[in-house]
Amino acid sequence: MLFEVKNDTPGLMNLRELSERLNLSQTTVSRALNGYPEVSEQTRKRVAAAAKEFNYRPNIRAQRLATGRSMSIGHIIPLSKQNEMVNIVFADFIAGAGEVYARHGYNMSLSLVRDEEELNAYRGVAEKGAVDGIIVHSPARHDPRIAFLAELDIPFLVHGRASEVTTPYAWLDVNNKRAIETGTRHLLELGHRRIALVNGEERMDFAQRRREGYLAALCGADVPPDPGLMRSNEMSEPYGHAAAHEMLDRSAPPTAFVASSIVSALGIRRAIQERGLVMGRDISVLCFDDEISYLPNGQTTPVFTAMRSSVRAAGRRCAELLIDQITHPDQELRTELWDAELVIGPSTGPCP
Amino acid sequence: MLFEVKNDTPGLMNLRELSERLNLSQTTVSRALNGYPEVSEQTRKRVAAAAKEFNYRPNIRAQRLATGRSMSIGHIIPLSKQNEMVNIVFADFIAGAGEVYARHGYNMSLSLVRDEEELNAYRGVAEKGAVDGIIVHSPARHDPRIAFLAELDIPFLVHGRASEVTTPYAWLDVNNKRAIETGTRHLLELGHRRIALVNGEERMDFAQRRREGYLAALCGADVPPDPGLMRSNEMSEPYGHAAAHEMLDRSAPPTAFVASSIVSALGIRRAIQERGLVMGRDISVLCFDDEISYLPNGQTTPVFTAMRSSVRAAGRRCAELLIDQITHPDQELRTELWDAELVIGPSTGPCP
DNA sequence: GAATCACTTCAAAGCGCTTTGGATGCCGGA
DNA sequence: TCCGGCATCCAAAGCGCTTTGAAGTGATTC
Repeated sequence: MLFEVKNDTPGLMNLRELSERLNLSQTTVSRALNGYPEVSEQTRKRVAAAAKEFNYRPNIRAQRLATGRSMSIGHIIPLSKQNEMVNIVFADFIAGAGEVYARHGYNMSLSLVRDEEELNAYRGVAEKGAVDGIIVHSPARHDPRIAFLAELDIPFLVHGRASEVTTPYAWLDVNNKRAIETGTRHLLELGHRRIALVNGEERMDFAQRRREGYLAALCGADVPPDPGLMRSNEMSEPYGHAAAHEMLDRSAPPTAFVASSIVSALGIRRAIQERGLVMGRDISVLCFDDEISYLPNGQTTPVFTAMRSSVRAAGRRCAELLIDQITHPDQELRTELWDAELVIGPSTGPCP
Repeated sequence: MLFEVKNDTPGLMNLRELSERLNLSQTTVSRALNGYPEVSEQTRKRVAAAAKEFNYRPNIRAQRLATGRSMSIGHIIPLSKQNEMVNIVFADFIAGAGEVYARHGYNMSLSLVRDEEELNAYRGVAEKGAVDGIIVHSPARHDPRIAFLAELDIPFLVHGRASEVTTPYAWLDVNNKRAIETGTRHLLELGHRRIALVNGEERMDFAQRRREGYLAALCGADVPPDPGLMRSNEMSEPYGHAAAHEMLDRSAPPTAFVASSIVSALGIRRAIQERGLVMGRDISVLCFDDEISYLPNGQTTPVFTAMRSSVRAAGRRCAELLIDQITHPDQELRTELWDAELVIGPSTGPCP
C-alpha cells in the first residue's frame, strides 16, 4: 500500500475547525448536531446555522471508527459461472432492501466474489466491522455460510431457508412447498395428469421445497410422478425453451407445465408457440411469479396463471428484520414464512 | 445517535495487542503485514505467523480513517416509480463492475434514493469520503449530476453520456446512434419502409441517440419518418406488447420493429404471435441486445436480429477506468466509445 | 579508528470523530 | 449562608490504524 494520505476533502471544514469558529468545544458541537439533550436550544441553533453556512459534514470514516458502527449492510454475492447475481430476481430484492436501508440511514455494500472465496469474503467483511449485518442470498439445502456467520457472531438474516442446517438463524422465506403444491393441484383439478416440473437448481433449498410441493400434489391425486417430466436447472429463458421442447417431443408429452420462474415460463411459451400450439388451450403453463418489475405478469390481468409473491416486498421486509436485529441485539431470532397467492390467467385451461 | 460504543469484535486482537505479543512496535507489524520493504524477511514471517495464529485482522474502519481512503465505489440509484434500479440491464452492469472491484480490493456501495434526494445523496456520499469514486448510471441528456460531481471534486465515471453537459467528464458509452442506424439500415435493405421504433424514454441520452440513428437511416434511404411509428417509454415487456398492438392496428401498420431492448422485443413478439403472425416472415423485429445473462438472445444462434454489446463487459471496463482514475488522479479524463455488433437471427426477413 | 551506509526498528503524532467524567455557573430550598 | 440540583459546557481520552522522522545496529570504507 503505497498511497499518500491525501488531504481529505480539502475545502471542507472538520469538527475542530467548526468548533473553533464557534468558540465552542468539539463535544458541544458534536452533541448539538447529533441531537443530544445537554445543549441549550440557542447553542443548538447557532451550531446548526454555522454548520450550514460552512457546509460542514462529518467525516463518515471518522464517525464509523468512533462509533464502532459502519451503518452498512453487506450482501455477498457468489459469482459463479451461472451467475447468481445477475438473477433478475435479485435486482428486485435489492431494490426493496435498498429502500428500507435508505430510510434508516444504512447503505448497502455489495461484494461479488468467486465461489471458492465466498466464506473468506464473509469473514473479511464481517470480522472487523466493514458492515453491521449481512443478508444471505439463495441458501442451498446444506449451506455452510449459516454456521459460519453464526460463529462470527454478526447479525445476519437469510432470505430463504437451509433445511439441513441445524444452527438457529433468522430467516424470511416464501412457503415454496405449499405454493407449488397449490399450483399443481390447480392443474390437477383442471384434469391434467401429465404435468411437467421445470424447476430451479435443486441444490437450492427453494427448488427442493418446490419439488416436494409438486410431488405432494401429485401424490394427493394418486398420479405417479414421472421422472421424465421433471427438470432442474438455472432458471433462464433458453432453459425453459429447451426443456419444453424436449418434453413435448416425448411419446407421452405433458399437457401442463409448472415453471419455477416467470423467466423459464417465457421460454416454455416460446417453445409452445413454435410448435403451433396455443398456450392455455393445448398446453397449460403455471409459474412462480416473483413480481419482477421489468417482467410483470401482465398489467391489470395476469398473463400466466401463477403463484405470486413479491420478491421486492421480501427485500423490504428482510431489511427491516435485519436492522431490527442490529439495533436490538438481544432479541430472539425471528423468522417469517410468507404464503404465495394463486392468480388465474389465460395460460391454463382444462386438459384437452 | 444514542448508541453505546460496543466492544467491537471482542474476541479479536488489535494491532497493539499483536505487536505487544511479538515484542515489536505497531509500526513494524503494520509494515510487515502491508508488504513494505523496510522489514526483514525474518520478522515478516514471524509477524505473519502470529497474525495467523491469533487470527488477527485489521479493523477496516480504522484503516479507512487512517488512510483517508474508503476502498469502495458508490453507485447511486434513483428510486423512481418506474424503477431504474430494477432495470435488469443494471444488474448485469453491476455484476461486471463487481468482478473488477473484487479483484482490486474495492467493494461496491449501493444507495437507492428517491429522485428528489438524488443530488443530496451524491453529496452525502462523496463529500466526506464514504466512497473513493462514483459511477453515474443512466445519464439524461441534460444531467445535473455531472456538473455537481465535478464540483465535488471526486472521481467519477459516467456509463453513457449526457449530450447537453459541457463540463468535461469521463465516460464509457456504446455508439448508440451508429448501432441503431446500422440496424435500421439493415431493415431498409431488406425492403422494409414502414419501420417502427420502440424506444426507451427519450429524456435518457441513449434513447435520443438511438432515435437519431433511426432517423438518419430513414433519411439516408429517403423514407420520411412517420411520428405514428415512434414510441418512447420505459423498456418493459408490456410496453413493447402494447406498442406493437397499437401500431399494428393502424391502417398502415409497420412491417418491421426496431426495439431499444430485448425486453420490449419480447413484448413485441408476444403481440405478433397473438395476432397469428409469424415473426421474421410477416413482421421483422430487430432489437438492441445488452447480452443480459438471464435473457440471452438465443444460445448459439441468436433468436432476434440484434445490435449487440455486452453491458456486463461495459461494467467491467467502467470499473477499471474509474479505479485507474482514483489511483492516478492527475491523468486526463478518459472516454471510450464502443461499437455494437450486428448479429442476424430469424426475427428479420425481407419485407413481405 | 572514524565516517559512511544500508538495513531494521521504533516512539509518537496524526486521521476526525464520539464519549467520559468532570467543571462551571446559577438557582431555590433548608 | 450553604448546599444540592440543574442546565450547559469543556478537556481529554479514546477508536485502531498508518505514517513521519529519528534512532539503533552492524558492516563497510577510507
